[in-house]
Amino acid sequence: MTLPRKKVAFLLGPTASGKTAMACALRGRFAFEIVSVDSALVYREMNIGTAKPDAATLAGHPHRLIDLIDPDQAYSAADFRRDAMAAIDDIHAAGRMPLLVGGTMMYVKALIEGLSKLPPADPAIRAVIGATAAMHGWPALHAQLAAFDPPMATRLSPNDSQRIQRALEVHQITGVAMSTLQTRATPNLDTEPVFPFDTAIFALTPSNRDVLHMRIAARFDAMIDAGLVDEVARLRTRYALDAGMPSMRCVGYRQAWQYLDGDISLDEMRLTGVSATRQLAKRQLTWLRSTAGVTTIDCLDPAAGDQTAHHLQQWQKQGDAV
RNA sequence: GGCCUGGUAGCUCAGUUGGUAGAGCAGAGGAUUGAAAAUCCUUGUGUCGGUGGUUCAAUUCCGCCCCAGGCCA
Repeated sequence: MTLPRKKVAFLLGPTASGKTAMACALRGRFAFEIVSVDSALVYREMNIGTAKPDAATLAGHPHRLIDLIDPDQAYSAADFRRDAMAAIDDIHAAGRMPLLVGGTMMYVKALIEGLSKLPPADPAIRAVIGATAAMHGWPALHAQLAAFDPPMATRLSPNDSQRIQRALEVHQITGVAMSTLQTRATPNLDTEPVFPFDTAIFALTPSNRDVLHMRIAARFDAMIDAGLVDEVARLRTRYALDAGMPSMRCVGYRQAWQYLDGDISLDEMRLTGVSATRQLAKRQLTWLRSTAGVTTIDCLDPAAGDQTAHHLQQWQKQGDAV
């Protein structure tokens, strides 16, 4: 008989669903330590547009994996998996339970299911591929990819710049087709499972999408009032940023950048910013819908917090009984 | 009151030398392996302002009416 596995809880949801507030509230009833699962909160000095919890909240409810890098740097799903595993071990060692809170579903997937053994990104190689694409277009590179990795080329649209670039990059570094390297790190029963924890996943989803949309619009306006544009302007003077960097492609930052460049008006910035946030929420909901073993909670229900707490209690008892 | 310009998809508009129409944005659905708040794929029937006329056929041409904006009185 094996020992009961250690527990890890997830609180996931689309942007503006109230994840942070609920996570902090749950800490009043459980010995949780919060680990952020958010690809935008890792950036230092990007606070307004990312809806980062304010200093007072963070002081009372410390979040791990926030403020890790400067906006001119990049983070990845693999980085997240490494850091999250370390954080989880650390929290368990201290006798507490990790609560992973966020909306970056790919990070969740990478953490739970693992990643294939692939080389990390190489900025120099990406720059060359990008330059070639600028000259000949992505379909030409897609055709190139088809020559040595037909399965991957079949899966990818000729316009899927990001994945074509990645597949070419992996091939250049390893000399092997990405599709053959891409056997996901499935658990091997003889060795360590990919994610060896007893997990509970809660999804905060809205029963009414229109309400979430209104909330998103209101929050974006509040961000503008709070000085989103100034925040981006400040970042531009402090770091050597360009519009292609992951940090500046974040929702809100991309639009503020265009506004500062004079490409769009303040009104257009508002419209496109709200729309981009909605689309983000939509993609997050799609992920959640297709993820197995998720307990769904209506984030618009005033009793959502109590429901989640109840579920968590049941889940904790289950483990103690084993 | 007269003249001019418009009235076409939720929004901004294109178009049909007469054969009942299409882009962008918005919306919806779906992919998703080191940039994922990213990247990409699929998805458009709308009394073509109303009404009469010409015509085999009108959203398209003509008359009248309504609405919006502009100019002249």
